[in-house]
Amino acid sequence: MLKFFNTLSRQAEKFEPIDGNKVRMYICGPTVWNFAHIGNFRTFIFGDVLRRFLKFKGYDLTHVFNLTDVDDRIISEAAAKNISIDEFTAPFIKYFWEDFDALGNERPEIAPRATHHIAEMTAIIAKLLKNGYAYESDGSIYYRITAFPEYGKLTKINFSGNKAGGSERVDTDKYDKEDARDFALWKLVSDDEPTGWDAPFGRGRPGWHIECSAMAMKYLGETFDLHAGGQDLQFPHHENEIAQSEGATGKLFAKYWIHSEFLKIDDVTMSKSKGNFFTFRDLREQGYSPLAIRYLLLSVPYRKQLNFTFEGLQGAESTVERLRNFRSLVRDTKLLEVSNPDASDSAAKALTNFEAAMDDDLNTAAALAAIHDMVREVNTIIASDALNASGQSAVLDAVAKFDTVLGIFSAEESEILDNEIEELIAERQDARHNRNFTRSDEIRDILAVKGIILEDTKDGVRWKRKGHSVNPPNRTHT
RNA sequence: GGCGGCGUAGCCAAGUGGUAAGGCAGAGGUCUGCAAAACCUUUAUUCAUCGGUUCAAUUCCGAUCGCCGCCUCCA
Repeated sequence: MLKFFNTLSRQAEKFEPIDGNKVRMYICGPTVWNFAHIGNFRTFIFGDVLRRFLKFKGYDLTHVFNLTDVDDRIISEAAAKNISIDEFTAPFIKYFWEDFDALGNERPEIAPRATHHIAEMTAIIAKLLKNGYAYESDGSIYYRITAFPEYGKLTKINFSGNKAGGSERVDTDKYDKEDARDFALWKLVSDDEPTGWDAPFGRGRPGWHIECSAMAMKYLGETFDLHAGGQDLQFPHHENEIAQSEGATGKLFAKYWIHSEFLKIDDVTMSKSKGNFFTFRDLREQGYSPLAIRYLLLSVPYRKQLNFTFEGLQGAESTVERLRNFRSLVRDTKLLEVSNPDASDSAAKALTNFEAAMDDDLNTAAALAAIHDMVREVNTIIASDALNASGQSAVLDAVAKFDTVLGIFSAEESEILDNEIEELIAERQDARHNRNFTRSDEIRDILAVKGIILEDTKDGVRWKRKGHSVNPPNRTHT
């Protein structure tokens, strides 16, 4: 039975989709103006594991993942370069999907862009103006928080008494708002400014929050099952999405809210000023593999802050390599008729424990432990030379199932070697038979340079392609 | 200042009112021409500190210390 910790109720709840087997899910994606840092990617990897597990459980999933392209920085930089927003963001969107794919994420069904949904946003704003949830001030449109008594229900922020936030930091003179907490739905833009959209209530551009309300409801309906995102978006973004959407429709917006925590880097906050700000590309340049990064980021359950260290990342490299070796060992090992103990039992137990762990609010740490238990048990069986055919297929099947959810075993390797390499391997075997170990070691070195690692086993020689990070990583952090 | 979260071995960490999962690193051993891979053994009398409740607490309560996030613009 799948349970999630629902931010709305602050407790673990049984997951029951609104409409039978259909699950409609919205996840807030990146702002496409720069490279996302690994803290963001933790959220996206978590979202990917969430979507894959829902599919694993047999749900029919529709997953919307937005790319935010309405942003002051994007608008001003595009204007400065005298190009359109689409032209400015195109390379960043391309880079983002490259990184997203490289980290082993499945693309969501729908990845809408804010700037392509202005009409949907203005329609909601018009509704809110009509029913009293919004007002105009100095040409801009603001949300009237006092009209929505449930405001704060997601974050449980109590706005009574003291002003929100550090009261001295709220500059009430800056905007002509009825209440300091009211937020912009539509910002007036003067005619001489380059970027603006025409709307019934004047030329302007949307506030931040309205895009997610508009796109979520367009693609998923006025009420949908699951809304996820990073903890940093919980307030004010998600709180405001609820206010806008439920103010406009009078209906529940999302049934379950799930928030993932960010990273700490060596126990401190990641920031450029501390010099510990990492993008995925930074880590790639230092020689770390996408698979290890993915493993590390999902090895700690999403609701817990993960302490990112390079020692941990190096450990993830080793772990991922062990998993990779395991699968090829299971595949290549000689089979016997009888196996005792039976690897099928290990596989079955691991599948049960894996699913139970994931059902329990996506406890990926416990799910990985279930996999590692199986790996160790089956390795032991193989070491005693007793894997049978049914055990082999049960284990390989279990590995495939785990990986439909987690994506931590590497992609299948090409089984094809070119002739030159085949000949070198054959020559080395001859040399070894003749006890010409100088030559055999020389050939092993030659192949290593070509990225082929040889392992001599009692059943003959095995080869594999070099792991992704055999180059010693350059540890120059902080 | 307000609200929320966290503090478990060298590192990353799971977990529970009944006596500490898993991974990495380390040590010893097996196997191997040497490697590699793999296996076996081993590494927390203890879960930040101090009190309290309890037959029993790492797990509940309180206090203290430390760390992180949000509470302002932008998204």
